Amino acid sequence: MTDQASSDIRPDTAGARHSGNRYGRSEQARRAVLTAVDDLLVEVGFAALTIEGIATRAGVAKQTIYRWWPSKVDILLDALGDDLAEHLTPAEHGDLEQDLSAHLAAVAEFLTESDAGAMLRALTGVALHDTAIAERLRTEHLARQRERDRLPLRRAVSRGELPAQLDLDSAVDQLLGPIYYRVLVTGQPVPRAFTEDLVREFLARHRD
Amino acid sequence: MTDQASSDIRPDTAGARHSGNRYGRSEQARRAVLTAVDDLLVEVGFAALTIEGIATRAGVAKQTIYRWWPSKVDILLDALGDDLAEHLTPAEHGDLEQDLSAHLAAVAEFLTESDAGAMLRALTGVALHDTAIAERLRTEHLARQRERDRLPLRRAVSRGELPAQLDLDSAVDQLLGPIYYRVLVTGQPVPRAFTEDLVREFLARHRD
Amino acid sequence: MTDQASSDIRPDTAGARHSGNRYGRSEQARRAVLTAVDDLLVEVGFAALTIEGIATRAGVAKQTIYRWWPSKVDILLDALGDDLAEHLTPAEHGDLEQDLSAHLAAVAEFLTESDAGAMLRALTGVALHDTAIAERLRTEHLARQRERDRLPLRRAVSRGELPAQLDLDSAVDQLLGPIYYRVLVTGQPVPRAFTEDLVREFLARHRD
Amino acid sequence: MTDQASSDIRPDTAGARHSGNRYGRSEQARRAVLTAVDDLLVEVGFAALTIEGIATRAGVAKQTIYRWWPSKVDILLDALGDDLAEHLTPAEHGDLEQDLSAHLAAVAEFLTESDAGAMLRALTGVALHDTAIAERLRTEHLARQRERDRLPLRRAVSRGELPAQLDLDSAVDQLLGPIYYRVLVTGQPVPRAFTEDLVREFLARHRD
DNA sequence: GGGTAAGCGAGACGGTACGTCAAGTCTTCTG
DNA sequence: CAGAAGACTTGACGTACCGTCTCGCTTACCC
Repeated sequence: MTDQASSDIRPDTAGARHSGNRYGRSEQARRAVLTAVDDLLVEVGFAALTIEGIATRAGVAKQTIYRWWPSKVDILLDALGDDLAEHLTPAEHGDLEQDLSAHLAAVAEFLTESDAGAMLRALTGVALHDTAIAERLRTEHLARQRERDRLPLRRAVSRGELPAQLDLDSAVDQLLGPIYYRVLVTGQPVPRAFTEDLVREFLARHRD
Repeated sequence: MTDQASSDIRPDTAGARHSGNRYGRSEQARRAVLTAVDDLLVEVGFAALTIEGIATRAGVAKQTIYRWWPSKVDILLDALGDDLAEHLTPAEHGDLEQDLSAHLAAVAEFLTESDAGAMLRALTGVALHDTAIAERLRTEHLARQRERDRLPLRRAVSRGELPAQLDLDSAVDQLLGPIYYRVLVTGQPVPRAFTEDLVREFLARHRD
Repeated sequence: MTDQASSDIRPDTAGARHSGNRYGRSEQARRAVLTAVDDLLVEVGFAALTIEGIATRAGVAKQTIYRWWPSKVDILLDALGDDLAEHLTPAEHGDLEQDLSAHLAAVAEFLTESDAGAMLRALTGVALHDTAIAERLRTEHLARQRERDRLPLRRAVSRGELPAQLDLDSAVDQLLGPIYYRVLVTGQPVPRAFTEDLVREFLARHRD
Repeated sequence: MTDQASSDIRPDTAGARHSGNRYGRSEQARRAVLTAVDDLLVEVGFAALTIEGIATRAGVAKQTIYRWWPSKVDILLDALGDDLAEHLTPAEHGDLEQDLSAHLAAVAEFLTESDAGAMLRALTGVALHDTAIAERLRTEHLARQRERDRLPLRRAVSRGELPAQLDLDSAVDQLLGPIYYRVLVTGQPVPRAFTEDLVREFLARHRD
C-alpha cells in the first residue's frame, strides 16, 4: 500500500527514518492512520467512521490527521492505495477466454470479499453524494483501473483474437457493468457462473 | 408522488389541510417536507442535507419531522415515492426491440437527468454505507423496479420473440448493468447510441 | 444571586416554570452553571477554569452555556450577581466612625475571605488583561459599589459630621485604596487594626 | 533591562553573539525574546500573547524559549528586569515633601504610561489568578520595590522630619494604595493633583 | 357551542463530532 | 551543543446537528 495522493509532500518514502521533525512526517503515524481506517471501516462501517475514532484507534493525535489529510475521504482515498493495481491487474495467459474469466472473477471477488473492496464501495457511496469526490476517485483510482480492465481485450486484438475495430470502452462496460450493478445496486452475489456466462456470451458475439 | 412507508398512519390523505388537530397528521406539513427534501437534495446535495435544514425550508418544526419519519433516509425513501413506477414502467409496443430501446433510454435519462434519479443515486450512496438501508431500498423500491425491468423480456417470451428458457435475471443484468455502471461508477454519459448498442447486441445473441 | 447581564432575555425569572421550550430558558440550567462556576473557581482557580469543565460540573451541555453567555468572563460577571450589594452595602449606625469601621472591615473580609471576593479578584485579574472587560466590570459592578462606598460619607455630610465641601471621591480612594492595594498587590492580610487605623486617621484629618 | 531569574544559567552575558554553538546560550536569542515580549504585550495585549507568537516575532525556535524560560510568565518576569529599580528609585532632595511628591508622581506615571508599567499590570493580573505566580512576583520584584518605596520615609525619620515610631508599612500603604487602587481597580487617571493631595494630607497628619 | 386532546411551530436541552488553536515535548540537522 | 525548524500528543476552543423534550396555540370532533 503506497501513497499516491500525498507522495509529493513526502519525498523520501524510501528511507522512512524520520518521526516528528522538519525533515519529514512520521511514517509510523501515517501507517497507523491508514491501518486504523482500514480496520474501522470493516468493523463499524463508513457511517460510523469518525476522525476522532480513527485518531484514537491509530494512537495518533487528531491534529496529525488534519495536518496530512484534508478530510476523512482523503484518508480513504489514500488507504485504498495501490490495492486496485495489486488485486485487479489482469494476468496474461495468452488466451482471451482465460484472461477474461480470471479477471472478471477477480473483480467480483475483490468487490464482494476483500477489505479493499469494501473501501472502494464506501468511496463509491461518498462519490454519489459529492461530485468533487467522484472526480477525485476517478482520476486517482478508477481511470487507471479502467486501463487495466481494457488490457486483456487490447492484447487479444494484438493477437488477432478480436477484430481491430472493436470498441474497447463499450466492451468493458458490457463485461464489468453487470458485475458492478449486482454488487452496488441489487446486492446479489456474483458467482463464478455469472462471470463465466458474461465471458461466454461476449466471446460468442465478437469472436469469429 | 405518493406515500408508501407511512400511508397506514395517515387515514385522511384526501381533503386535509389543518395545522394541529387530534385526528390525523397534516397533509400540508407532509407535502412541505417531501418537497423541501426534493429541492434541497438538488440544491445542496445529500452531503449537506440536514434535518434542521429540511425543517427550516419546509417551514415545519423539527419535531414534526421526527414524529413521522424515523430518519433522514426515511424521508428520502418516502420522497422517492412512486417516481420509479411513473418514469420507468416500460410501455408495450408489441415489438421487443422497440420496447427495450425505449425502456433502456428511459432508465438512462431517469438516472442522469431527473431529480428523482438524483434521489435514487443518493439513496444508492447511502445504501453503500449501511446494509440495513440497502435492504430497505431494495424491498421498498428496487424489487418492484426489477419486476418492471423484466417485463419487456417476459412479454417477448410470451410472444415467442425470445426462447422460453432465457434467464431473465441474467438478461436484465446484462442490459441494465452497463447503464448503472456508467452512471454510478465511471460517470460517463449514457447516450442513445450506447443503449441502442446494448439492445442490438442482446437481440443478435438471443433472437433466433 | 440574581441575573443582571441577561435579565432582558428572561422576562419571567419569577415563575421559573419552564425548562427547554420557546417560552424561556431553563432556570435550572442557569443556576447549575453559576453554581458550578462558583465552586470551580474556588476549587481549581481561574487559570484552570474551562467552559468544558463548567459544563461537565454543571451537568449541562456546552452549547447551553454558549447560548446564554458569550464567554467565560460573562459567566463570572453573571455569577458575581448581587453579591457586592449583599455583602458590601454599608449599614447606618448614625455615627460616622462606626459606619466606616464596619464598612471597611466588611470590604476587607469580603475581599480576602468570601468566595464572591475570590470571584471579584479573578475578574479584576482578567480586567488587567483586557480593557473591554475592565469596562464591563466597572459599569456592571464597580460603579454601583463605588456609590455604596460613598454612602457613609455622604450621610455624615448630611448629618454635619463632615464638611460639605469634602471631596468624596478622593476620600473613598484614601479609605479603600490601601485595602485593595494590600489584597491585590502586596498580598498582606488586612486585619481589623489596619482598617481601624485608616478610619482613625481619616477622622482626625477631616472631622472638626 | 537585566536578567535576574536565569542569570545563573548564562555565564557569559558579555560579548556573546552566537547562534547555535557549544559555548552557552545565545545572548542574541535572549534579547530577541525579551524584546518581542515587550513589543507584543503592548501591541496585542496579554490575553493574545502566545509562546508561538513570541517565537515567531523573535525569530527564535519555540524550543529555545522553553529551554530557558519555564513558562510565559517567566518571560514576563524576566522582561520586567530592573525596570522597577530604574523608574521607581526615589531621588533624595533633602526634603520629605519634595521626595514624596516626586516619587508618587513617578509611580503614577510608571503604572499608567510606561510599557514596563503595562508589564507590571499584566503580571499583577496573572498573579490574581495564580498564587504561585503572585508569590514569585512579590519576591522577585515587589519586595525590593517596597523597600524603595519606604526609602523617602526612612530618610525623613533619620532627618527628624518624621517621628521615629512611625509605622512605615502602614504609611506606604496609605500613600501608594490609593494610586494602585485607581490604576488597577477603578481605572481612573492619577493626575498630579491627586498625588499632591495624598502627600499634603499625609504630611499634615504626621509632621511636627 | 364548549371542552378536550392530538398535531403543530418553536426552540431549549444534553450530547457527539467537527475542524482549529496553542501548549509543551521530541527529533533532526546546521553552524 | 545551542539553535532553527517543525512534527508530535494533548486538550480546550467555539460551532453544527443530532434526537428529545416541553410549551402554548390551533383545530376537529364529541358530548
